[in-house]
Amino acid sequence: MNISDVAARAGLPAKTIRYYEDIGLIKPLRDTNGYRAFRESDAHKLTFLGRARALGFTIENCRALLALWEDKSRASADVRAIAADHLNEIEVKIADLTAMRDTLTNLVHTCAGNSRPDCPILTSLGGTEGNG
Amino acid sequence: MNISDVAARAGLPAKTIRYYEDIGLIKPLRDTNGYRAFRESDAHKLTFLGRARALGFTIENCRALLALWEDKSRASADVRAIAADHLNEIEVKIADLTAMRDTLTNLVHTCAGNSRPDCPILTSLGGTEGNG
DNA sequence: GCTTGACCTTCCAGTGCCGGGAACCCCCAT
DNA sequence: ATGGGGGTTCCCGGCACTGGAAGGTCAAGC
Repeated sequence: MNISDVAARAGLPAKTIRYYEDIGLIKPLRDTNGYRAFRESDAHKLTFLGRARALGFTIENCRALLALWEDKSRASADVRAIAADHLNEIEVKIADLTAMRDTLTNLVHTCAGNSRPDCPILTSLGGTEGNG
Repeated sequence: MNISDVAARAGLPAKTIRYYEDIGLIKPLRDTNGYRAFRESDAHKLTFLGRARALGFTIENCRALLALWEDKSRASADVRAIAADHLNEIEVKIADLTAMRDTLTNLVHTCAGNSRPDCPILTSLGGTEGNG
């Protein structure tokens, strides 16, 4: 399999796959012409990586998960720990974004959005006093 | 005012303030010794920037908002448009993260998290078949 | 006057995760 | 021979900083 075939199968850009090889996530063989020669196992790994990335795991977490995936004697607790940590981080991000959203929603609703300069958004950003 | 004073007032690291000067968000004066000499107006701008960044606005949006803030003849509609766009992006991010969270929550709950290798998290990432 | 230490300066490199594009090679069809 | 569509490497850019090195400046203490 050439890179574009495996890219289509894994749903990843070829650039990303080259990058993943660069950082050692996959190690495809090489044809005599220098082209990468992907095995089925490489395609499976890339699919795995694509799904893990889509769930927001960092590359380093993906590396760890991939290693556990390949380790038949893994403990599922190790996998779950990584996922649970990541879940926590996501929840923190959601909380941060939700706070931003609430503030912004208020501001956007209180701003007339017309041709006059009075704007509670700028007033809020500008500090307790007016602006300077 | 030296950089550490204004940093304390705006709640931003000195590094960040130098960076903001680099990219033209602020233009502090210079003392004869080469130190940056911040005016009150610089401190106000930095406070503004800190708050806008805390709401997740990109630097370029901050630049635009700052320009509007300084423009006494602005239309509040322009401010609101920027804020509303940003709000949309935040809502998209929240939706993405929420989907990730829901998937992860399910996976984490269905994984026993013990010393045995069976793991629905890996099964889910690994594709329809087992792994290879 | 000299040292100490906190503060300031500039510049360079790195972060995470690729995307864009140059410059070049390889292979197949015409 | 030529054209087009693969592939390859390499380097830069982008977001918004952050860390660190190497060195100038200032106020205080001895």
